[in-house]
Amino acid sequence: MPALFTVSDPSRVALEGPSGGVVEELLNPRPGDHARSPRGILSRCHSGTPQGDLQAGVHRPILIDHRLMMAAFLPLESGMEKSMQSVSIAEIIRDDTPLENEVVTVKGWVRTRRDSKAGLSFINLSDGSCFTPLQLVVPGELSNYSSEVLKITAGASIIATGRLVPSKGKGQNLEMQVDSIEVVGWVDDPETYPIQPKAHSFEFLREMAHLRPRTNTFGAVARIRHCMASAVHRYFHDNGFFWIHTPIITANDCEGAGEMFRVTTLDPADPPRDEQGNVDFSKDFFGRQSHLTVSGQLSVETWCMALGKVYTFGPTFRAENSNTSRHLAEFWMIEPEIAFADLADDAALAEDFLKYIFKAVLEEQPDDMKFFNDRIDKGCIERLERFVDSEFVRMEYTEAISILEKAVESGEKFDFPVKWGIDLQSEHEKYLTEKHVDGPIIVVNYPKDIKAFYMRMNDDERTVAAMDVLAPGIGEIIGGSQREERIDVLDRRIAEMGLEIDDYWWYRDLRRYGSVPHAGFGLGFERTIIYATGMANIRDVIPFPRTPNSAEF
RNA sequence: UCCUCCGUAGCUCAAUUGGUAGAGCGAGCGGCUGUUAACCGCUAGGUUACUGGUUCAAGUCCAGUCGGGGGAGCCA
Repeated sequence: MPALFTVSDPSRVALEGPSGGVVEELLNPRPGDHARSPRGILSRCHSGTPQGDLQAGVHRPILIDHRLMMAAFLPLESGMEKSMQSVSIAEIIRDDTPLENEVVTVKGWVRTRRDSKAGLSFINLSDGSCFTPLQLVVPGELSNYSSEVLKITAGASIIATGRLVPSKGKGQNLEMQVDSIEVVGWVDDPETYPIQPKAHSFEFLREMAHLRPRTNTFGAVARIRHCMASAVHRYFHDNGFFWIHTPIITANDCEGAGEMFRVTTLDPADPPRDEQGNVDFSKDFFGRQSHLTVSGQLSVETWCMALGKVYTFGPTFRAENSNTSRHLAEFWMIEPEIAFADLADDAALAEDFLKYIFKAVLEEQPDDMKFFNDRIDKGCIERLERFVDSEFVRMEYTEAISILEKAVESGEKFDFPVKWGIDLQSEHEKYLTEKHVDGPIIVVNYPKDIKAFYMRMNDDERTVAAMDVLAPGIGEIIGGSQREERIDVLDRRIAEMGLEIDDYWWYRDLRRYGSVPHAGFGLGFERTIIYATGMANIRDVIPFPRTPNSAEF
């Protein structure tokens, strides 16, 4: 049964003009008007501008504050009386909720139960819709009070109906005075239920990956992750990009970017052999060796050369034996690619994009961010706010090296020696972004010998048009480049790197037929979540982490 | 892959020089209470990761295996 959306507060909806500024005219939807989506209401209520313009993107409805959107549109379940509606706790606990004194039904999992011998019990209930649990006040007069309510333990699933009233206690504004409560699923053997109402180590919870979503931290991470993923798509969509679903299975190792996972249907115990005794992959499913993708970049470049502005956002796989808090064997990567663009355009996109998604997190998930700020990483909100407000410093690689060399002369100690031609180490990146600038930096034009073959050769023939975005507290957050669009230069680079030119025939074709300058970058989604939340380990910002020796769930 | 630290109750951790296995939380029972990291009392709960060795005696020392954390490299 599809939900209906009803206008509750029409004053909070505004129009954005084509240049991004807010247009003066406000929409004027009628309170009580309803449709199957907020956009439907906006379209219907839009009277000042022709409908065609709205659809053409000349004007598009936006909401000045995403939280206010939730306040402006009240979803109702079709065919149900408001007094009996099933609602999410997020709707109940938000400011100026219209649900006060209404009778509603909530469904969720018990966090804690506390009994009062005054003849009532308190149950903290979470349904996952928001950080804050709802307090249920369960009177002892309920028929199943002693037979069931007093036996409810952490983790049990329940459905409760009652009136939402101002709380007599501290810690919450509204609570539910329960009229009826139904236990849907009991906790079998409460003593061994792993998620107790106490602090657990993240290491322990990783071994309980199927139950850790029920904790404060992992619920908050999941909502932040969703918020950021939505913001990624919204940013690109609003800026005219198309999402390209590049393949997971790939038959070329074009980038040579480390170890790949093999995809095969051959029998590992008895594979077909050729005359030399080697495994004969022509008999394999795809008639050749195939692997899981390590990057969608080369594939997405082909679509960039037709659609102009494109991006990928999907899973990526690396079979490297990396055991660190920043590496996963399966992670999600975001890779935009823009045509008729150079490195400066690429850098500008990276800066605008990062600021947008971090701003979205701050505005849309304030309760979850407050939790991270209070309990996980003190100061992470201020760090994000400063990031969003900062101007990214642009710096040449050559300049970065001379800054580091001067730092060494002034007594700064690095484990790795600094000299032109090296790749910047973590310690070097930290010095630049934390001590020298104290803010985000985009380092550009790296030596060609430490970068990939597809990056565009600069006129000095020593450097390529590569860039890294460095941020305080995390180091490299984005790596990108302008791509080599000149077929002769590209061929030379492929040869220099000892790569097999025939493997790149379709990639080279892009340079033979209507080649244009283009650029793009790659962003590890989980690393971005780490930066926003202050979570220390990347295994705790993805639902089911895959690392060497670990794929239990 | 390298360096380093760790593995004791359902969870978080103690256990002196090698000398009887402990606490808090959680769970069960009881008391108290519009409670919210509740509080008070009692009870249950252990092959100290595994295998072998040294010793009168091993959670503790030694060797190996497995698992995990942190750092490095690779990278996103």
